[in-house]
Amino acid sequence: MSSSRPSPSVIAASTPKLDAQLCFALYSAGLAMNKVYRKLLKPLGLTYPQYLVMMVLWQDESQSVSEIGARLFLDSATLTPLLKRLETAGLVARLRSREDERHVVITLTARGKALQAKAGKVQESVFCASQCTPSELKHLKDELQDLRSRLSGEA
Amino acid sequence: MSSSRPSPSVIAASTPKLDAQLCFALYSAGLAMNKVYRKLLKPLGLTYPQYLVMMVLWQDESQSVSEIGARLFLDSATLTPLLKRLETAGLVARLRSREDERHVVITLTARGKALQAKAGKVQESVFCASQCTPSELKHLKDELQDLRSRLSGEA
DNA sequence: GCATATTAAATAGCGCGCTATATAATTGCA
DNA sequence: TGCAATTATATAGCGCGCTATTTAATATGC
Repeated sequence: MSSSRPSPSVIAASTPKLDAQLCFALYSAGLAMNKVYRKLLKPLGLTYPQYLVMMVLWQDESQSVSEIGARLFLDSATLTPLLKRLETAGLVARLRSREDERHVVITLTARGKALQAKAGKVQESVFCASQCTPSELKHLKDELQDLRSRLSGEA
Repeated sequence: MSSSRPSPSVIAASTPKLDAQLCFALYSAGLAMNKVYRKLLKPLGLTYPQYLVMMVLWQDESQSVSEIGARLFLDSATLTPLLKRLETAGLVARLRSREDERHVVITLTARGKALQAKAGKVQESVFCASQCTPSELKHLKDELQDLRSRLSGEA
Protein backbone atom coordinates (compact mmCIF):
# COMPACT_ATOMS: atom_id res chain seq x y z
CA MET A 1 0.00 0.00 0.00
CA SER A 2 1.16 3.51 -0.88
CA SER A 3 4.22 3.60 -3.09
CA SER A 4 4.52 7.23 -4.23
CA ARG A 5 6.36 8.20 -1.05
CA PRO A 6 9.59 6.99 0.59
CA SER A 7 9.27 3.52 2.02
CA PRO A 8 7.97 3.39 5.57
CA SER A 9 9.99 0.27 6.26
CA VAL A 10 12.95 2.51 7.01
CA ILE A 11 11.07 3.79 10.02
CA ALA A 12 8.93 0.92 11.14
CA ALA A 13 11.48 -1.87 11.60
CA SER A 14 10.91 -1.83 15.35
CA THR A 15 9.58 0.69 17.81
CA PRO A 16 11.97 3.64 17.46
CA LYS A 17 13.46 5.54 20.35
CA LEU A 18 11.51 8.45 21.65
CA ASP A 19 14.25 10.90 20.74
CA ALA A 20 13.89 9.98 17.10
CA GLN A 21 10.21 10.74 16.93
CA LEU A 22 8.73 13.88 15.46
CA CYS A 23 5.43 13.24 17.20
CA PHE A 24 6.91 13.19 20.65
CA ALA A 25 8.87 16.34 19.89
CA LEU A 26 5.64 17.98 18.74
CA TYR A 27 3.77 16.78 21.80
CA SER A 28 6.34 17.91 24.34
CA ALA A 29 7.02 21.22 22.60
CA GLY A 30 3.29 21.87 22.83
CA LEU A 31 3.27 21.16 26.55
CA ALA A 32 6.27 23.42 27.07
CA MET A 33 4.61 26.22 25.11
CA ASN A 34 1.45 25.87 27.16
CA LYS A 35 3.47 26.23 30.35
CA VAL A 36 5.02 29.46 29.14
CA TYR A 37 1.59 30.83 28.24
CA ARG A 38 0.10 29.73 31.54
CA LYS A 39 2.37 32.05 33.47
CA LEU A 40 1.94 34.96 31.09
CA LEU A 41 -1.84 34.62 30.89
CA LYS A 42 -2.45 34.10 34.58
CA PRO A 43 -2.53 37.86 35.29
CA LEU A 44 -5.19 38.17 32.57
CA GLY A 45 -7.23 35.32 34.01
CA LEU A 46 -7.07 33.39 30.72
CA THR A 47 -5.99 29.92 29.67
CA TYR A 48 -4.28 29.46 26.31
CA PRO A 49 -7.41 28.18 24.52
CA GLN A 50 -9.39 31.06 26.01
CA TYR A 51 -6.70 33.44 24.78
CA LEU A 52 -7.05 31.94 21.29
CA VAL A 53 -10.79 32.58 21.36
CA MET A 54 -10.20 36.16 22.51
CA MET A 55 -7.72 36.70 19.67
CA VAL A 56 -10.25 35.46 17.16
CA LEU A 57 -12.78 37.89 18.62
CA TRP A 58 -10.33 40.79 18.73
CA GLN A 59 -9.97 40.32 14.99
CA ASP A 60 -13.71 40.19 14.43
CA GLU A 61 -15.77 40.98 17.45
CA SER A 62 -18.94 39.09 16.67
CA GLN A 63 -18.90 35.48 15.52
CA SER A 64 -20.94 32.33 15.93
CA VAL A 65 -19.63 29.39 17.91
CA SER A 66 -19.04 27.43 14.74
CA GLU A 67 -17.14 30.27 13.06
CA ILE A 68 -14.81 30.44 16.04
CA GLY A 69 -14.52 26.66 15.92
CA ALA A 70 -13.61 26.67 12.25
CA ARG A 71 -10.77 29.11 12.84
CA LEU A 72 -9.40 27.22 15.83
CA PHE A 73 -10.16 23.68 14.63
CA LEU A 74 -12.28 23.09 17.73
CA ASP A 75 -15.89 21.96 18.04
CA SER A 76 -18.81 22.93 20.21
CA ALA A 77 -18.08 20.31 22.85
CA THR A 78 -14.88 22.18 23.62
CA LEU A 79 -16.08 25.71 22.93
CA THR A 80 -19.45 25.77 24.67
CA PRO A 81 -18.11 25.35 28.21
CA LEU A 82 -15.08 27.53 27.44
CA LEU A 83 -17.31 30.34 26.18
CA LYS A 84 -19.51 30.04 29.24
CA ARG A 85 -16.45 30.61 31.39
CA LEU A 86 -15.54 33.67 29.35
CA GLU A 87 -19.12 34.86 29.78
CA THR A 88 -18.94 34.32 33.53
CA ALA A 89 -15.69 36.30 33.52
CA GLY A 90 -17.57 39.15 31.79
CA LEU A 91 -15.45 39.08 28.64
CA VAL A 92 -18.05 37.93 26.10
CA ALA A 93 -21.82 37.82 25.62
CA ARG A 94 -23.71 34.88 24.15
CA LEU A 95 -26.89 35.54 22.18
CA ARG A 96 -29.08 33.45 19.89
CA SER A 97 -29.16 34.83 16.37
CA ARG A 98 -32.56 36.18 15.29
CA GLU A 99 -32.15 35.17 11.67
CA ASP A 100 -31.26 31.60 12.53
CA GLU A 101 -31.91 30.61 16.11
CA ARG A 102 -29.62 27.62 15.83
CA HIS A 103 -26.64 29.98 15.89
CA VAL A 104 -25.28 31.42 19.10
CA VAL A 105 -23.45 34.65 18.40
CA ILE A 106 -20.52 35.52 20.64
CA THR A 107 -19.78 39.21 21.12
CA LEU A 108 -17.03 41.00 22.99
CA THR A 109 -18.06 43.04 26.02
CA ALA A 110 -16.34 46.32 26.86
CA ARG A 111 -14.14 44.40 29.30
CA GLY A 112 -13.35 41.85 26.61
CA LYS A 113 -12.24 44.58 24.23
CA ALA A 114 -10.27 46.34 26.93
CA LEU A 115 -8.34 43.17 27.67
CA GLN A 116 -6.59 43.37 24.31
CA ALA A 117 -4.43 46.21 25.56
CA LYS A 118 -3.26 44.19 28.55
CA ALA A 119 -2.55 41.20 26.32
CA GLY A 120 -0.12 43.18 24.21
CA LYS A 121 3.02 41.96 25.94
CA VAL A 122 2.12 38.28 25.78
CA GLN A 123 3.26 37.71 22.21
CA GLU A 124 6.45 39.60 22.85
CA SER A 125 7.25 37.53 25.93
CA VAL A 126 6.63 34.24 24.18
CA PHE A 127 8.75 35.38 21.28
CA CYS A 128 11.59 36.11 23.70
CA ALA A 129 11.16 32.77 25.44
CA SER A 130 11.31 30.95 22.10
CA GLN A 131 14.63 32.61 21.28
CA CYS A 132 13.85 32.24 17.60
CA THR A 133 14.76 34.72 14.92
CA PRO A 134 11.70 35.96 12.99
CA SER A 135 12.71 33.88 9.98
CA GLU A 136 13.25 30.67 11.98
CA LEU A 137 9.88 31.32 13.50
CA LYS A 138 8.17 31.73 10.17
CA HIS A 139 9.74 28.60 8.69
CA LEU A 140 8.77 26.47 11.63
CA LYS A 141 5.26 27.90 11.60
CA ASP A 142 4.85 27.14 7.89
CA GLU A 143 6.10 23.60 8.33
CA LEU A 144 3.73 22.99 11.22
CA GLN A 145 0.79 24.41 9.28
CA ASP A 146 1.62 22.03 6.44
CA LEU A 147 1.94 19.14 8.84
CA ARG A 148 -1.38 19.96 10.44
CA SER A 149 -3.21 20.06 7.15
CA ARG A 150 -1.63 16.81 5.97
CA LEU A 151 -2.44 15.06 9.25
CA SER A 152 -5.99 16.33 8.96
CA GLY A 153 -6.28 14.72 5.55
CA GLU A 154 -6.31 17.98 3.64
CA ALA A 155 -3.53 16.77 1.39
CA MET B 1 15.24 43.80 29.27
CA SER B 2 16.98 41.23 27.07
CA SER B 3 18.85 42.76 24.16
CA SER B 4 21.02 39.97 22.71
CA ARG B 5 18.22 38.78 20.43
CA PRO B 6 16.24 40.39 17.57
CA SER B 7 13.90 43.11 18.72
CA PRO B 8 10.45 41.90 19.78
CA SER B 9 8.89 45.17 18.69
CA VAL B 10 8.72 43.76 15.16
CA ILE B 11 6.25 41.19 16.41
CA ALA B 12 4.41 42.84 19.23
CA ALA B 13 3.02 45.98 17.58
CA SER B 14 -0.56 44.72 17.96
CA THR B 15 -2.15 41.34 18.41
CA PRO B 16 -1.10 39.43 15.29
CA LYS B 17 -3.35 37.28 13.19
CA LEU B 18 -3.67 33.69 14.18
CA ASP B 19 -2.21 32.52 10.89
CA ALA B 20 1.01 34.31 11.66
CA GLN B 21 1.58 32.59 14.95
CA LEU B 22 3.96 29.75 15.50
CA CYS B 23 2.28 28.86 18.78
CA PHE B 24 -1.11 28.34 17.25
CA ALA B 25 0.45 26.24 14.49
CA LEU B 26 2.17 24.15 17.15
CA TYR B 27 -1.01 23.82 19.17
CA SER B 28 -3.23 22.80 16.29
CA ALA B 29 -0.65 20.47 14.74
CA GLY B 30 -0.50 18.74 18.11
CA LEU B 31 -4.26 18.32 18.20
CA ALA B 32 -4.25 16.96 14.65
CA MET B 33 -1.51 14.49 15.50
CA ASN B 34 -3.40 13.32 18.55
CA LYS B 35 -6.46 12.66 16.37
CA VAL B 36 -4.44 10.50 14.01
CA TYR B 37 -3.01 8.51 16.92
CA ARG B 38 -6.40 8.14 18.53
CA LYS B 39 -7.70 6.11 15.61
CA LEU B 40 -4.56 4.04 15.28
CA LEU B 41 -4.29 3.30 18.99
CA LYS B 42 -7.94 2.54 19.58
CA PRO B 43 -7.53 -1.13 18.54
CA LEU B 44 -4.71 -1.39 21.10
CA GLY B 45 -6.82 0.20 23.82
CA LEU B 46 -4.25 2.97 24.36
CA THR B 47 -4.28 6.75 24.37
CA TYR B 48 -1.28 8.63 23.01
CA PRO B 49 0.23 9.41 26.44
CA GLN B 50 -0.28 5.77 27.44
CA TYR B 51 1.45 4.74 24.22
CA LEU B 52 4.38 7.00 25.12
CA VAL B 53 4.67 5.31 28.50
CA MET B 54 4.57 1.89 26.84
CA MET B 55 7.32 2.93 24.41
CA VAL B 56 9.49 4.04 27.31
CA LEU B 57 8.92 0.68 28.96
CA TRP B 58 9.52 -1.30 25.76
CA GLN B 59 12.95 0.32 25.69
CA ASP B 60 13.63 -0.50 29.33
CA GLU B 61 11.06 -2.67 30.96
CA SER B 62 11.44 -1.67 34.58
CA GLN B 63 11.49 1.98 35.63
CA SER B 64 10.32 4.14 38.48
CA VAL B 65 7.52 6.65 38.01
CA SER B 66 9.98 9.52 38.15
CA GLU B 67 12.29 7.95 35.56
CA ILE B 68 9.37 7.64 33.18
CA GLY B 69 8.38 11.20 34.01
CA ALA B 70 11.86 12.51 33.28
CA ARG B 71 11.83 10.95 29.83
CA LEU B 72 8.38 12.21 28.95
CA PHE B 73 8.54 15.57 30.75
CA LEU B 74 5.51 14.60 32.84
CA ASP B 75 5.07 14.50 36.60
CA SER B 76 3.40 12.15 39.04
CA ALA B 77 0.09 13.99 39.00
CA THR B 78 -0.26 12.98 35.36
CA LEU B 79 1.47 9.62 35.51
CA THR B 80 -0.01 8.08 38.65
CA PRO B 81 -3.58 7.82 37.36
CA LEU B 82 -2.37 6.94 33.86
CA LEU B 83 -0.25 4.08 35.22
CA LYS B 84 -3.16 2.85 37.30
CA ARG B 85 -5.21 2.59 34.12
CA LEU B 86 -2.41 0.64 32.43
CA GLU B 87 -2.32 -1.60 35.50
CA THR B 88 -6.08 -2.13 35.33
CA ALA B 89 -5.65 -3.00 31.65
CA GLY B 90 -3.11 -5.65 32.67
CA LEU B 91 -0.20 -4.07 30.79
CA VAL B 92 2.03 -3.03 33.69
CA ALA B 93 2.63 -3.88 37.35
CA ARG B 94 3.30 -1.33 40.08
CA LEU B 95 5.51 -2.31 43.02
CA ARG B 96 7.19 -0.37 45.82
CA SER B 97 10.95 -0.64 45.65
CA ARG B 98 12.49 -2.54 48.57
CA GLU B 99 15.66 -0.48 48.63
CA ASP B 100 13.77 2.80 48.78
CA GLU B 101 10.10 2.51 49.51
CA ARG B 102 9.42 5.97 48.17
CA HIS B 103 9.93 4.66 44.65
CA VAL B 104 7.22 2.83 42.78
CA VAL B 105 8.72 0.60 40.12
CA ILE B 106 6.71 0.01 36.98
CA THR B 107 7.24 -3.27 35.17
CA LEU B 108 5.83 -4.65 31.95
CA THR B 109 3.56 -7.67 32.22
CA ALA B 110 3.62 -10.41 29.59
CA ARG B 111 0.63 -8.74 27.97
CA GLY B 112 2.42 -5.41 28.07
CA LYS B 113 5.42 -6.90 26.28
CA ALA B 114 3.25 -8.69 23.77
CA LEU B 115 1.54 -5.46 22.84
CA GLN B 116 4.72 -4.15 21.23
CA ALA B 117 4.23 -6.49 18.29
CA LYS B 118 0.74 -5.15 17.65
CA ALA B 119 2.00 -1.58 17.91
CA GLY B 120 4.47 -2.09 15.09
CA LYS B 121 2.31 -0.56 12.38
CA VAL B 122 1.45 2.58 14.33
CA GLN B 123 4.65 4.45 13.54
CA GLU B 124 4.42 3.48 9.93
CA SER B 125 0.84 4.71 9.64
CA VAL B 126 1.60 8.05 11.26
CA PHE B 127 4.61 8.45 9.02
CA CYS B 128 2.37 7.89 6.00
CA ALA B 129 -0.23 10.33 7.30
CA SER B 130 2.42 13.00 7.81
CA GLN B 131 3.53 12.69 4.20
CA CYS B 132 6.99 13.87 5.19
CA THR B 133 10.23 12.66 3.72
CA PRO B 134 12.57 11.21 6.34
CA SER B 135 14.80 14.27 6.10
CA GLU B 136 11.93 16.76 6.46
CA LEU B 137 10.81 14.76 9.43
CA LYS B 138 14.20 14.85 11.06
CA HIS B 139 14.63 18.59 10.52
CA LEU B 140 11.25 19.39 11.97
CA LYS B 141 11.87 17.07 14.91
CA ASP B 142 15.22 18.74 15.66
CA GLU B 143 13.71 22.20 15.48
CA LEU B 144 10.89 21.21 17.82
CA GLN B 145 13.29 19.63 20.30
CA ASP B 146 15.28 22.87 20.31
CA LEU B 147 12.14 24.91 20.74
CA ARG B 148 11.01 22.74 23.62
CA SER B 149 14.27 23.07 25.47
CA ARG B 150 14.39 26.83 24.94
CA LEU B 151 10.78 27.26 26.10
CA SER B 152 11.59 25.14 29.14
CA GLY B 153 14.39 27.51 30.03
CA GLU B 154 17.18 25.09 29.18
CA ALA B 155 18.86 27.64 26.95
C1' DG C 1 -48.44 20.86 4.59
C1' DC C 2 -45.98 17.61 6.79
C1' DA C 3 -42.59 14.19 7.66
C1' DT C 4 -37.73 13.71 7.08
C1' DA C 5 -33.08 15.23 6.85
C1' DT C 6 -29.71 18.42 7.99
C1' DT C 7 -27.51 21.78 10.82
C1' DA C 8 -25.94 24.26 15.28
C1' DA C 9 -25.20 24.03 19.81
C1' DA C 10 -25.29 21.72 24.16
C1' DT C 11 -24.55 17.75 27.27
C1' DA C 12 -22.42 13.46 29.37
C1' DG C 13 -18.52 11.13 30.42
C1' DC C 14 -13.53 10.05 29.93
C1' DG C 15 -8.45 10.97 30.07
C1' DC C 16 -4.94 13.99 30.24
C1' DG C 17 -1.92 17.95 32.30
C1' DC C 18 -1.63 21.32 35.44
C1' DT C 19 -1.09 23.66 40.43
C1' DA C 20 -1.29 23.00 45.05
C1' DT C 21 -1.20 20.05 48.67
C1' DA C 22 -0.64 15.80 51.40
C1' DT C 23 1.64 11.57 52.87
C1' DA C 24 5.30 8.74 53.64
C1' DA C 25 10.14 7.34 53.44
C1' DT C 26 14.93 8.70 53.54
C1' DT C 27 18.69 11.88 54.45
C1' DG C 28 21.37 15.01 57.06
C1' DC C 29 22.97 17.41 60.69
C1' DA C 30 23.22 19.23 65.50
C1' DT D 1 19.47 10.05 68.91
C1' DG D 2 16.18 13.02 67.24
C1' DC D 3 14.14 16.32 64.40
C1' DA D 4 14.02 19.16 60.32
C1' DA D 5 14.75 19.07 55.27
C1' DT D 6 14.42 16.56 51.16
C1' DT D 7 12.59 13.22 47.97
C1' DA D 8 8.99 10.16 45.66
C1' DT D 9 4.48 9.33 44.94
C1' DA D 10 -0.36 10.25 45.50
C1' DT D 11 -4.59 13.17 45.77
C1' DA D 12 -7.91 17.10 44.90
C1' DG D 13 -9.77 20.04 41.80
C1' DC D 14 -9.88 22.62 37.35
C1' DG D 15 -9.99 23.19 32.24
C1' DC D 16 -9.44 21.42 28.02
C1' DG D 17 -10.43 18.07 23.87
C1' DC D 18 -12.46 14.16 22.48
C1' DT D 19 -16.60 10.74 21.06
C1' DA D 20 -21.21 9.93 21.28
C1' DT D 21 -25.55 11.55 22.03
C1' DT D 22 -29.35 14.97 22.57
C1' DT D 23 -32.20 19.02 21.65
C1' DA D 24 -33.87 22.48 18.88
C1' DA D 25 -34.27 25.07 14.57
C1' DT D 26 -34.17 25.25 9.63
C1' DA D 27 -34.25 23.14 5.03
C1' DT D 28 -35.88 19.71 1.76
C1' DG D 29 -38.85 16.52 -0.70
C1' DC D 30 -43.13 14.29 -1.50
